[in-house]
Amino acid sequence: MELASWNVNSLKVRLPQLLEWLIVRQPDIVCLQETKLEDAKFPRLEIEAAGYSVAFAGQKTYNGVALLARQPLVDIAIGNPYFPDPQQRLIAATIGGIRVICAYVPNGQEVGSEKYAYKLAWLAALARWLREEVAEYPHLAIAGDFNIAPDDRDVHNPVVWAGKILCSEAERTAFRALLDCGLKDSFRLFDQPEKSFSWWDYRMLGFQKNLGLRIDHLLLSTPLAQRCTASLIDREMRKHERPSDHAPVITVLEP
DNA sequence: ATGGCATTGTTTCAATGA
Repeated sequence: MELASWNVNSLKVRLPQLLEWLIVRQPDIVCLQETKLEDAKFPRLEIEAAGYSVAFAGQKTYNGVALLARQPLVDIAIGNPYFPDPQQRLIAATIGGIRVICAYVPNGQEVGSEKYAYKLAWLAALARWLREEVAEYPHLAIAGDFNIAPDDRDVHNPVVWAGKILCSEAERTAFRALLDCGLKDSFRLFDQPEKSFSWWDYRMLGFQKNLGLRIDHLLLSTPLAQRCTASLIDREMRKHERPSDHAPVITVLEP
């Protein structure tokens, strides 16, 4: 079974691509970020018609997360109890015995900025909550746009990006703190091609030149990591007309 | 140091993203 995560950068714009991808790829569980839609405008019927149950938490213009699954979604929870936040960045549900959390981590804008402080506080609260969730749900996955490149090999030009937003030491430490809750980065369970990225800047022919970062991740609890047989990035989606700047990331779990 | 590109809405430019 396949678990996928994709920052769509506007579900309104990307809906036709999403529906085509659901039909072709048939992922079992999908985490979406940056839907940028109020709940009243969420395209529930179109996605249900493609064979998926949905849960979503959105807002106008920014942020917004959603969960799609072939099986029913139960015990849906929005947000982090330790970090009340008007920005819709977290939604969780239990799907076929797996607790799935969909996350859109703040961008942070610039190291040292107010938004950077918000990002680090948000991540600290996430770790606090995640530690409890992993204890409560041994079969847990958290997937989404983490807005952190965990390692220099996740950066096309580590020298240029050194210390910059998405790559700073405090952000990487915060990412390791998430792993320390008992999670594995599913992508690194396997040998992977060099220069594997999940996001490329729209500008300067970023994708064509593979000037990217790996900032979208699927983290698995130990029992799920043991079931994981593959992990990949679906670069084809970034080649579409009017693509999202992010490609979907996918992990495969044996039943 | 800035813009480069895409998306949104209090739109015809500013804010935000990464």
